[in-house]
Parts: sequence; C-alpha cells; structure tokens
Amino acid sequence: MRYEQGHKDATRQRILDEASRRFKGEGVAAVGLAGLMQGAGLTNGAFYAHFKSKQDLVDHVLADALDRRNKAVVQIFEGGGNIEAVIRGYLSPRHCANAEQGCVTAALISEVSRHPKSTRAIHTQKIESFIELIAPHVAGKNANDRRQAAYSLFGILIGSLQLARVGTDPALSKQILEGGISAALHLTRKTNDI
Amino acid sequence: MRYEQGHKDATRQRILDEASRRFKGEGVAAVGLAGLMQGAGLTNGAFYAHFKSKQDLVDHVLADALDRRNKAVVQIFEGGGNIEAVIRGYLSPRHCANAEQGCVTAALISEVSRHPKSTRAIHTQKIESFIELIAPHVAGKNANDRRQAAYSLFGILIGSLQLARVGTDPALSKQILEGGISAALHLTRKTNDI
DNA sequence: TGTACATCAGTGAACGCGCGTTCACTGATGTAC
DNA sequence: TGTACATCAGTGAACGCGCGTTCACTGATGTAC
Repeated sequence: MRYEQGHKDATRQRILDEASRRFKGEGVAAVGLAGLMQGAGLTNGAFYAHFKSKQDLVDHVLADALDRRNKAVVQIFEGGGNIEAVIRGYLSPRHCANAEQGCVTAALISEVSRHPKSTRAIHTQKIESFIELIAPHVAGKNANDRRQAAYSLFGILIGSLQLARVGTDPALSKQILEGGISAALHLTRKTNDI
Repeated sequence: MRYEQGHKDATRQRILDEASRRFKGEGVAAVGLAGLMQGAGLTNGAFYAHFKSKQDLVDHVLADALDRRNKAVVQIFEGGGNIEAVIRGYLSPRHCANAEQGCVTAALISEVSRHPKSTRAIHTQKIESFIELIAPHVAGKNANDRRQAAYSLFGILIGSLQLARVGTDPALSKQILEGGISAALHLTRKTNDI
C-alpha cells in the first residue's frame, strides 16, 4: 500500500498529538508505547519508523507542544488580548481541569527535570522564548529586571495551577487560582516597586 | 532471630526515609520496590510486612515528609527566624540542587495530582497546615486574604524552584531563584496593595 | 502493453527485562509445662 | 532444668504482566525494460 504525499508526516503528527495528550494527562513514565500507538490507530511495531526511541519521542513532544503554547500566546497578543488575558486564561478553572490539553510545563516540569540534559535543554530553550514573549508586559526598571520578573510570573502560574490541581476541594482550588491571578497581575503593574 | 523493642518501627522508618529520598530524586514511578528495599538493607519480600502496597507506602511517605517539612518551618520561626528566612532557605541554590532532601511538594506535586483521590487528600491536608503556618506572615486585609496570598506565596516557591531545577544553565537558575525571592518577599510586605 | 522488481508504511509476534506481589521457609528468641 | 512449641522479622525464589525494542514479513503502488 503506497500512500499519498504527506501521509507519513500526518501519521507522525498523530503520534505526537496522542503522546502529548497522554504524557500530560498520565505522566511520561506511565504511558506505554503499545497503548500509545493503539491510540494513534497503529500497531506497536510502526513506532520505530517514526522515532528512534521513547526518549526521542519525548524530546519531539516537548519541542512541539512548547512551540504550540508559545504560538497560542502570540495569537492572544495579536488578537488584541493583553497579559491579563494570558494570566486569566492560564489560571482558569478550564485549564485547571484539563491537564491533557493544557500547559506542558505545568504538567511535566518535575518529570522533565529528571530526564537527560539534552531533553532539559530543549525545554529550557523553549521556556526562554516564552519568557521573551511576556517580559515586555511585566514591570521592571530594565530589560534584565523584566526578564527576571517574567520568570517569577511564570513560576506563579505553574505553581498555582499545580496547587489547584492536586487539591480535592473545588472551592479551595478556585481560591488558589484567584489568588494566583492577583499575585500575577501585581507583577505586571508598572507602578509596583519590585 | 528476635529483635529488641522498637526494631520493627526503626526498620519501617528506614524504608520510609529511603523511599522519601528516592521518590523525590527519581520520581515515584521510577523507583522499584526491590531496589528500594535493597537500599534499606533488606530483601524485597520484607516490604509487605511493613506496607500493604506501593500505593500505601506512597501515602505514608507523603504524610511523613510533609509533616517533617512543616515542623522544620515551625523550628525556623521558633529559632527567631522570620518568613524571609523561610523564603531564602526555600529558594536557595542548596535546595535547588538537592531535590532528594528537599521539599516533597516541589518534587512530586504533578505526579501526586495523578494519584488516587485518597492520596491527593493527604497531600492537600498537609499543605493546608503549611499554609496556616505562613499565612500570619503574609500581607492581606483579613484572614481569608492572607490565606489566599499564602497559597500564592507557596505557588511562587514551588514554581520558581521547579523552573530553576529544569534549567541547564546555573547562572540562569540563580537569576530565577533571586527573582522568586523578590516576588515572594513582596507578598509578605504589609504595605502592598494586593 | 505486460512483466519483474524496488519501495516503504505498517503488521504483529517475539526478545529479555524489571515490575509489584505472593508465599513457603528460616532461625533466633520467648513461653508453657 | 529441660523440652516442645509459638512468635515473628526477614529471606529469596517464583508468579504473571507490561515494558521498550527488534525484525521478518505484508501488500499496494511505483518504476524499468
């Protein structure tokens, strides 16, 4: 069976999407390749026609998912949204409840930090791009200050989201998200004295 | 071989300590029971004389480790330290480099959020105790505001620590930690307008 | 135009391995008589 | 005092299972002559 042009690329993207969903929802270690390939409508053996190893897949999933997240932020800004829209979207109950379709950093950062240095480097580089995107929208005396504050802002976002997710009381989770929004917004105000 | 009184409790604690170290350093899923028991100076079969299952061990490790962390904070306060000492200790290069001996929440929160509800409830409850400890030291108009801000403070702590840990550039990690300290301290100032 | 061969995405069985868990057993000490 | 039995923390082999990975094979289509 010969396939139309672009067929293999499409299959590869299907595996990447399925892996992204599962990794974020269940954790990288908990996802087996056989089940993953079944989810993508293929059998286990086909995996190695697309990726060198599971680690290779992880690397590509991270790069792909982080690029998408960064592009989504760009689109918010281009669509007239400000940093507040980004923050409110990130710390929304919707994002809190849908780790599968949400931010890859919040879902996988601690697991990634135990992966090989090459994998961590990919993650670090894409986070840098994200920081560059939001740094102009946070408060600070100079570019370096704003970059540092942008990291703090991102820290509040992922930390608050994780705290809201681990909780078993929805009312408490909502409070955590709202507190995170307040603290995050504060970092964006030009009048603050940090 | 009969053992002196308290022997079994000591063994159990040894398993808990070894598990706490390994879980935080490698992740729960990556730690096998056989290797864990070997690390505790025992053979694999002895495990089930102490815990019902791996999940049961995870629950006890979480409760034990979180209690210890909360007690450590109490000791800082009792020893004359203030909230700034807690923040600076938490976001220190030392803590960043030693996940094995560090905060269990920063190391395992995203993995725990995928565990059974009973496990998450244990974690949530101990975090509540931690929040109660630090809430009096953060800024806010009333008790509820302070509690919410305390969660944001904890969010900054775990988020910044994780961002600093995943990075591959030590200089960048140091900047992230310092930015986190600034943002965290800001939440403790009585004059801020959040 | 017809035939032989090359291409290649995907199949599915098999590999060795380590996982969580079970269980018959060990052996030093305590207790009963 | 001596002997038989109970206790119990720990041993280590074995269980079925799913893991990541390999590989001979399939079969539809393209190309060469």
